[in-house]
Amino acid sequence: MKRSRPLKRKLKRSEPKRPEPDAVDPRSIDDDPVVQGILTAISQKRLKPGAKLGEDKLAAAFGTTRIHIRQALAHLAARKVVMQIPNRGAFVYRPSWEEALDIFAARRLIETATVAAAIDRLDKAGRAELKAHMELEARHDRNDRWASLSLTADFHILVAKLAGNQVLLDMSRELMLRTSLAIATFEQPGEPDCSPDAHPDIGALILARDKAGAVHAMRHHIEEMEQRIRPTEGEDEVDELTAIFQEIGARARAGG
Amino acid sequence: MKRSRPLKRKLKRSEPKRPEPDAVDPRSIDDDPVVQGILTAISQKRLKPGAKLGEDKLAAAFGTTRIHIRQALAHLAARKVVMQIPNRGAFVYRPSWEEALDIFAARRLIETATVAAAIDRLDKAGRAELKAHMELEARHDRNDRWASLSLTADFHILVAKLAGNQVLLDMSRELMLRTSLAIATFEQPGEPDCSPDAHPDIGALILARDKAGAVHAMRHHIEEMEQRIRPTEGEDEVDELTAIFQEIGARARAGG
DNA sequence: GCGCCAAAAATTGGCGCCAATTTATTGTCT
DNA sequence: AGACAATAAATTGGCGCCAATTTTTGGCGC
Repeated sequence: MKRSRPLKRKLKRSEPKRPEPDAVDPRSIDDDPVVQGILTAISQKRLKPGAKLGEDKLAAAFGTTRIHIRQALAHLAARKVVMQIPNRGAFVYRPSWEEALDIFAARRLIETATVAAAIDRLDKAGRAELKAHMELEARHDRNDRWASLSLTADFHILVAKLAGNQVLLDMSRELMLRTSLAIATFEQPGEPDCSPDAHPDIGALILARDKAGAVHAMRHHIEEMEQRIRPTEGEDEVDELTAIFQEIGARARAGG
Repeated sequence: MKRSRPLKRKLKRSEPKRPEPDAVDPRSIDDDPVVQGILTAISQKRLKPGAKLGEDKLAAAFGTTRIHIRQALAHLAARKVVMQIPNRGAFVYRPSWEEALDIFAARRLIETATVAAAIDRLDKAGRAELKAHMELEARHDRNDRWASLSLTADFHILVAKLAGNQVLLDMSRELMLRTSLAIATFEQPGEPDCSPDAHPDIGALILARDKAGAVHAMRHHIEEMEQRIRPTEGEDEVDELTAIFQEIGARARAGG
């Protein structure tokens, strides 16, 4: 095909063979309005696990086309936020009970280590940011459920940010989202997401550089969250029955 | 067709309003041949960071259509394995230097905690699995570079599996893939991926239930890997050329 | 009335085509 | 000769259409 020019020093005109992906347009599909919309709707619990995400509906709702929606859904399916079933469509992901437990266990493992790392590298700017958030959380409007949810998630995000690791931060974001799916799936109705003073306590311990204390408080906080979910007791008999029957029906129809 | 049993409980006929996504076809796009193919090609370092992934080429290579490829690429882009740039196409993800460091730091943090958890819940079956893998690794063919790569990755995967947390396991898989991208991007040529006896050492410490020792060995092992990369000093020319040739090779292999 | 079978409506899956943009090649000027 | 500019080729992006499957609706027999 082409020539492989002996290298002189610089790369001349026949060089643009390599596209240099780093150097350009870092814009990804992450900030797609559809993806962001579904994500915030889920984290605000306005979309419940198992909810159908029809392509036409979404296209109409976001004022875009079906192709765009499908890309967004594929993206979200890769992040385990939605579940795609062939010929059935996309649904808000509903973790199994075991998966929910695993999510909490993973958070326990990761966030305890994260908070320790955050204390290690805590600097003036981090202190200020943490204080600012704690103050914000202290006097937020507890009646605004959606704002509350955002704030409580933001605290954990902030701790992950203080650890100074973008990869870890992204993983924590992911886990937080899946946590909210787990809670939405298995929570007892009517309880708040977090005990009100857990975050101030942890924040104070971080500011005091009390590593052992902060780690312990974080673990306790996550365990407390975990205590709030139950494996669909009581009324899920019906739920399980419907699932079983529907599965039998689907199998019979499909397998013939 | 054999039909379903008579169900007497609830569930009248106008009830199936809710589709129950849990109960059906857990088959996801994860085991799509295109996704798996690109993934293994990357983990075997046959696809190098920055390589162009043209839709037509891939469609021809996998014997499928462009639409299918686009879904697979969207999936991989969400997992940060490929990078999609509008109107330019998809490329094998090339982490920045900072991101590479973050990946190693995240692995240090997560895998040390993982190995501790693995020791805590180590049982007979886990022991056997670990021993089997160590034996396999002990007498593998070191000339088969691809098999070697698979084996070394499998050790870390196995440790994550022993921890008994599917979510953590998936995250570790993800991190391992991104590690191989980081190494492929910034490695010095000609060095092996792992020091040969790191894995046996760690395995022995796990079997001995020496938690502190295993954690330390794991941290050291990851730090050793991290030491092997350098921030593209000076030899950009060479790097560019290799990239060019690799891309030409990939093109030849894919399109013919 | 209840549950099963058949037809209809709605939804997803997939392909081809064409426009928009980028990339490679060629020509021209300094 | 080297660099810039215009043209040509290749690639991605997007829309419409139609087939395949599923979900709903209606009808029949017990």
